[in-house]
Amino acid sequence: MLDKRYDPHQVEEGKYQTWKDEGYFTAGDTSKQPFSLVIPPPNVTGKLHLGHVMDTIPDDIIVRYKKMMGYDVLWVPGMDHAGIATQAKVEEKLRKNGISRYDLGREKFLEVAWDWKKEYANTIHQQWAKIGLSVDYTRERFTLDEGLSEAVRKVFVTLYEQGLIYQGEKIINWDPELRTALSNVEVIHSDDEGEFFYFLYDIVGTDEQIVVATTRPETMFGDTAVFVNPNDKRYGKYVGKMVINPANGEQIPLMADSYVDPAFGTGAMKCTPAHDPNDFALAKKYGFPFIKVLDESAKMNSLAGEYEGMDRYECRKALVEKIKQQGHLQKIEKFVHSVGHSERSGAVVEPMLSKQWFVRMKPLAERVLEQQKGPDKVEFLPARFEKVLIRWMSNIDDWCISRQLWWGHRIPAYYNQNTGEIRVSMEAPAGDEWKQDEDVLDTWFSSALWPFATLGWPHKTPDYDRYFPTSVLNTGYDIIFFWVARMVFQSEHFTDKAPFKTVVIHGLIRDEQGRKMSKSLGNGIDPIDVIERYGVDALRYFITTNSAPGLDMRYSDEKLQSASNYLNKIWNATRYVEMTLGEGYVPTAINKKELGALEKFILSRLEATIKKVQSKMDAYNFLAASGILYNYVYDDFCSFYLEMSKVSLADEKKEVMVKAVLYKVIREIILMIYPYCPFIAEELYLSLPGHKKSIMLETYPVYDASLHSPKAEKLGAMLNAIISDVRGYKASKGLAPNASIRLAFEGKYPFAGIEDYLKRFLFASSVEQNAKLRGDSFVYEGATLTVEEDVDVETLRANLLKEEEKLVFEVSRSQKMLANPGFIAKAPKEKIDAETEKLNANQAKLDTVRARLKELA
RNA sequence: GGAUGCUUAGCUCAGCGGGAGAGCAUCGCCCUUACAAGGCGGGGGUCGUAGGUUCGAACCCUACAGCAUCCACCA
Repeated sequence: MLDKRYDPHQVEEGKYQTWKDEGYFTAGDTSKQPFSLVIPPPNVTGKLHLGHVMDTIPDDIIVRYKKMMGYDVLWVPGMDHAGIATQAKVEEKLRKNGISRYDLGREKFLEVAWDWKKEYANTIHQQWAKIGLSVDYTRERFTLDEGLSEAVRKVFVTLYEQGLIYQGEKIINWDPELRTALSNVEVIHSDDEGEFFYFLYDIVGTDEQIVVATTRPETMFGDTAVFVNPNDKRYGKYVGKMVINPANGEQIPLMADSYVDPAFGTGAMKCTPAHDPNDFALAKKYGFPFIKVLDESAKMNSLAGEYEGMDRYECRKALVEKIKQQGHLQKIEKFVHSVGHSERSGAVVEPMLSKQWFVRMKPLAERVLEQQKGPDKVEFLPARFEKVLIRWMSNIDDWCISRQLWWGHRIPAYYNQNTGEIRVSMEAPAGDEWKQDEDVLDTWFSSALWPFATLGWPHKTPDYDRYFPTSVLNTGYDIIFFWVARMVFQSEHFTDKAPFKTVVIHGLIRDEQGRKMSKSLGNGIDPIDVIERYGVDALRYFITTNSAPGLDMRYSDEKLQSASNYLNKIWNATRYVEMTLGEGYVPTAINKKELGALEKFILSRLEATIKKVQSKMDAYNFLAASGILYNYVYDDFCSFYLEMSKVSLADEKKEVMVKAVLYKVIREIILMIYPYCPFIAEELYLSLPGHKKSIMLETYPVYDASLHSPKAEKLGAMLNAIISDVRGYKASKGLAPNASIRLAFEGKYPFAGIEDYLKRFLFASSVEQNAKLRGDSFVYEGATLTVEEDVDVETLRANLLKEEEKLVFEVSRSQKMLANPGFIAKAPKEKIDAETEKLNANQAKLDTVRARLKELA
């Protein structure tokens, strides 16, 4: 017998381990259709947060649902080495002990990093268990394991040979704190307040000056020219002359190019080819040299003269002061402009000329754009997110993939120390003279291969054949560029297939005030704390049923409480059913011929619910699916049928039939809630008679059209309406809910036995047919119910008039619609029929009400 | 500069072409043997504004406003 109260911790205890030990998570039943997905691999940087819960719980729901639907489901788990992120964490840990990575050296540092990985992988495993992920551990992968590494090398070498990977010197984003290059998507732009410095440049051979504005005075040591717009009348006469760079006194040319916007600043712009992408392009056009003035820590180099060794900002300050004293500073303005920050370190990113490895994106992106036009495209849910991918792919720059880090896949390029020759190959060339490139690859380079590399690619393994392409991927909109886009192009290039059929995009979880959860705000929520308070199932339910697909949601204690209450409701409904069934109950099949009106009702509603829930589940719309089930559980089952069954059970003849119905309904409710809340579902399932070893071996309820009857639903709905009306009547009269009343039906009863239900639920002392009672009447289709109460005639008349007014409104509304030629001509037939039926029913009710009013007069 | 989303009950959010919904909060009545973390009943919304399309608009279109997010540029 179940406890009176649902205790999530007691329920969760031990279940996961049992499922795992029984092998329920392991895929491979080849008698079934395959269905596969890969986990968005969490970074081994720390504990899981709510974002990971959002990434994985929808997947888990899909996996558990699809298994019940008869698929052989493979969910591949794994983790990401997360190059920069993990290295930053490890370095931070070392720094606390006063050690830098350079003190340790590459090899020792990697040992520390691997220890770190082991520790956090362990934590993550525990958390996966805690939240109940049904991942196939026999196929777990890590982005740095041998298989993935081989795939990475294969991809690198192949793209190199195809001319799609190249080494080049370009302006890249440099993180001076972590001392590595970054890709464009790893740079976060924010509008920062800065200063705009207006400097006076002497024009050689004249006694005139030109004002040049800049936000980056410290880069002036690398300037090669000043540019103006060729149509700018102010400066036309000076073009071709030399001007004096006030930072170092050197002469640089004043030139004209249409790139310059005359309306911006002073219309004169300094050109720093090695520290600005636009200037770089100009310099290439005019053949200027590229002069670097910053080192890898963003400190000034020797070209800065007296400022050598200074931090870029110190130098800026000192240099501006010097120029000011020399009389070449016109003014300083406050200036808000977008500044790039490193996603990981937060440092202001330095655009810098650097030799790096790049992926040539155009051809790869074009392939994706082409495929998205055809039948083999990746389907996005919600569909609008496809546009995000398309736009990004359409305007893509080459991808800088080399990182000056140690934790990651080392680039398979080898340099001959004697000849300078470069070789890119799967294995190191023979001979001591070959030295491997020191850099590693962007962590997303390996993540991009995740869906196929985890299944064995580049080898043709049975798993790869059976489970690739995967069926669905679930992830947040914030990593469409980082991950989704890159998986798509790598997959299409290397396997000729999209990596997944469908991408389900979810929003982000925010705090209760709607702010992004972040470390700096300290508003992050630890899922483990939530589980402590409400249980895993409540967390799972909350996270998947509280926002529309693709939209952000707020964390809410209130909603978790509500989820927990819902589970308690199901728990207690099950408890009631089990108490009713009694010890040793043996489930019996439903005998359709013996069903009573209410049983037909609740079963019909059940079938309707199964059908709707399934269609929403198939569309991965968990909010909608859960809402439909929720309404069924509360309104149809708990509030209505369950209560009614207490009356039915008083009749011995009905006992077998009612028990069979209660059993079927509660069992199927449990099966439907199971993908969301597997722990409580397993507990309840196992407490039911006639269960298998685990709910994980069950199949999903199957829609049975023979039990789906709109007519049966109508009768139940009428009884429901009667109860609600009479209860409302009592409340409006100030009567206690249990005040005794008498009821009379005009005409025949809507269904046999309705008296017993009415007596019980409305505290009716008698229910009679065609008895003359004085009191309010309620009119239903085919039946009129009169409630006798001690009310005066005036109140009675007032109530009837109110009812009449309501019905007149309803009737005239229907009449107007039906009299509207446009409606008749253009509305679908079902709408017209429904409206006609409504009109007739209301008209009949109205007639009855008027007849009663006449009697009273 | 470009794009996207949001604006619905006091709060948090669903609904997105045929009569305004949920949770929480609020008010009233109930400890009725599944559940008081409960039950029953009630109050509360001209669905951001203005136009348009349609027989019919919270829902489609167009403008506008506010909020949020993304991309690009920023000397």
